[in-house]
Amino acid sequence: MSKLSFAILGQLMRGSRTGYDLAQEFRDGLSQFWHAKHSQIYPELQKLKDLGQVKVSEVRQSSRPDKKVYNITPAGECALLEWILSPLPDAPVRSELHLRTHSIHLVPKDQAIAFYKNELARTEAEREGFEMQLARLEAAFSGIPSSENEAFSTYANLKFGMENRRQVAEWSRWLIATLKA
Amino acid sequence: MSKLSFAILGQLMRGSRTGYDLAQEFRDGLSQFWHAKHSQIYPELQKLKDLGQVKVSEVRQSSRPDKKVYNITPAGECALLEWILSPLPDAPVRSELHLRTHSIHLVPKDQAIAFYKNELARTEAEREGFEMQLARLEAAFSGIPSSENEAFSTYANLKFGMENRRQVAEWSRWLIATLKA
DNA sequence: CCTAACATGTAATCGGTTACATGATTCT
DNA sequence: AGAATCATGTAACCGATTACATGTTAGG
Repeated sequence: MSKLSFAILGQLMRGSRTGYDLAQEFRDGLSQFWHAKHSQIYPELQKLKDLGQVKVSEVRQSSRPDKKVYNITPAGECALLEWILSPLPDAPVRSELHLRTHSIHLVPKDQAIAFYKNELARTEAEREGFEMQLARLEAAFSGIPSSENEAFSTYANLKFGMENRRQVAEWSRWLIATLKA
Repeated sequence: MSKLSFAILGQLMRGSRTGYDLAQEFRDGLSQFWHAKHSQIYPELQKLKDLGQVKVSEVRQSSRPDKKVYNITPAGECALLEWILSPLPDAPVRSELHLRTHSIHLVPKDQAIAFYKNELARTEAEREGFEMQLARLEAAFSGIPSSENEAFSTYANLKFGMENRRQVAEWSRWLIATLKA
């Protein structure tokens, strides 16, 4: 079973969803750590259904087109729980930013500075986004959600995102300053 | 042209290399930010040759099997320089660690703690590796290499790697402490 | 009427991994 | 003789993206 399968099961553990719902979530919130398009999600849901990890119910709608609502099965739940803490394979890293940085000595300094200033602005914007989401979660739960709550998992990842953007921003600032010197 | 092409051109800007040399580098040092196996590298070198971005010379050896040595051409150099500062597309992120963290509220606390302690140890080991490489570079150049030197690019990426592992480690420690509480 | 959002699929292609395949040379 | 390293390739498969394809409902 692929990582996408577990990504979907993880979402279905939080409640019923259609393929369309999942596609939206993978485009927005989840995009911090996982990505998928509808063209990958629909076939994957079929596979999960064939494996008995999810079940589907067709829902007639009058105000919207009909839809297929997916739910996780006990078997799916079991597979998900087993996967979460299983040994984590070390994934190959691929960062285009650092691939470019690896050749940064070849380009004119002023242009390099402009490039990283642009990246810095992007990173700061992302960090602010995470900070706002974190603040909203903290407000809703009057602090850190308890670790049995699904909001805790969300909180932990948002916190990571925020700290990570801070680190990237600091490195960018160091690089800009060093190129200027 | 693919990112791998530019990754290869970037290495060839640092000197002549065989496909075998490149495969070693992508497995070891470059693995911090890019990855490739020989099965991908050999065909890619063919493509680059057909595009006139690299040239090849066959070298007869007596103490080793014969080999094909690749060099970047002026056209390849031009393509590389143009790519380095071109607009950076935002790449889809996929982190299995954070995909799992997204469902961490589902598993027993003590097992989760053990899992992240293990990750923490990995991360610390990686950070120490980067720190040692950084220290060696600093010693060799009596400080930070100048920004026109290829060692500067290497230095910048090593510094990023070190700071990044520090950030990941700090987050892991926070997560472990919070799960314990 | 037209556009946007809802909703679900398939096909072609691409980048990357795993496995298959071969052979030279050195060192133990 | 056998293992390790050097050296170069191909083929099958898989995960993911882009493009193709279709149809509904709501709202301006």
